[in-house]
Amino acid sequence: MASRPEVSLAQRKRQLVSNELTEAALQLLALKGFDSVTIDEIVAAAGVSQRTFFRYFRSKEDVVVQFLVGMGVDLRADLAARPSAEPPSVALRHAVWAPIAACADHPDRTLRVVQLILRTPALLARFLERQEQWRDDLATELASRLGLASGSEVYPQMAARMALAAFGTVLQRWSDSEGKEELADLTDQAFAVIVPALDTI
Amino acid sequence: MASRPEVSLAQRKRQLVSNELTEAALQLLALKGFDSVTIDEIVAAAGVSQRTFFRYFRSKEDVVVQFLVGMGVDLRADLAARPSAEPPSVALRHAVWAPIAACADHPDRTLRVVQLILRTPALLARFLERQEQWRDDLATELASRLGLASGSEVYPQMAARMALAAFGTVLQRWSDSEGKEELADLTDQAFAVIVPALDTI
DNA sequence: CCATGGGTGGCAGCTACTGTCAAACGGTGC
DNA sequence: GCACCGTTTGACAGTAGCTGCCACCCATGG
Repeated sequence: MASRPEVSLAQRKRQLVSNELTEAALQLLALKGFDSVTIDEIVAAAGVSQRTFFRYFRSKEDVVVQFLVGMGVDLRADLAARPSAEPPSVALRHAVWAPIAACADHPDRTLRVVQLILRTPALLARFLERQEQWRDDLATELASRLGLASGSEVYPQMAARMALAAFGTVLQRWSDSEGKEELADLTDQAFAVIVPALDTI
Repeated sequence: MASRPEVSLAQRKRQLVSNELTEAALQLLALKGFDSVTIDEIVAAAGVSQRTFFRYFRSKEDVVVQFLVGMGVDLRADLAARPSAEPPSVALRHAVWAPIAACADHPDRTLRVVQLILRTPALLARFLERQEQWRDDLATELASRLGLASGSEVYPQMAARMALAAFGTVLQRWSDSEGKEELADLTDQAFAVIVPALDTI
């Protein structure tokens, strides 16, 4: 993932604090529920001040949801990297697989986070808001791929939304099955439904 | 919409306060932006106390977004009312048209609200969260319609998500076009994309 | 006439979040 | 070693969203 770092020591320190904060937060939130945990508890567990917390995360929700930003840029990059001859269904399927594969790498941990998000209204709201950014990126990438003006056609918008619909369905079914269902199978099933629409341009 | 009222005077009084509050809020919010308006300003304009505001709306976002609840129940009811022989694409198209038609009834006012929602992250987040409820309702309704167990199959989930994808795309394009595009046309275009997927069961 | 219940306002309190400032830290040149 | 400087941090005060609580008003009904 991380290419050649050449990271200044300061940057690594920042990363360290950020990790400490997310770890402390996730543990507490999974234990007591989102609403019952205060920022003060989180920062006490991480050993920093409240002010520092808000220098790293814009909100209490962000500490859970921020990792999605990185996945969003990956998503778009993966779509852009696909050969342009590839039909949209295949290209999108590969692009969407990237964030899902990231879940499959640390299944236990990720499952807890996903369940926390899907079952906490405030987190779900922020999660969906972040996906709007993904959708926008996917749509413009798709449009340029097909040589269309970005906003003028319905297809790129709808295709992006359908891909994210698949993504959401996979996460939800994975979460509901307590991680027992295979992410790859779920992804196949979800994409099987939308392929006829994606490839009918 | 409202059947035979038989509304007690008390209920009508409640409705009156609620309307006063939403009117005051929408006017101020459209004027100054969501973040720059405080609850105190809204309640001052409506002539009630802050405490009363929170008896009518759970949050500052809710005063803009709450009307969606009613549209959600209509949505499901309209789908349930469709003849069971009708293919999913047609039934869903009719169901989704209900909330869109509600927009078409008061285009100017609704356009301002839609734009406010789509351009304010906090409102967008709550808006999407509300749609999750719609999705759930649509999915279970579709499942029972097709005689499937509610959570076991992918199709109802995906079909519901695709219908809402169409809904979202219509609103977004309508908003971006400043209301110039016809809602009926936009709906047709959006559904044209997903029909091949919806009717391939 | 009083009793009862729903709606209301005011207040005190919690929590998320922000602006500001001074202190601490880490690296750089002398 | 020491002064200089940018970055990071913590403490404090302040704002705003939101809630619990209680006293109060007022319409209805006995």
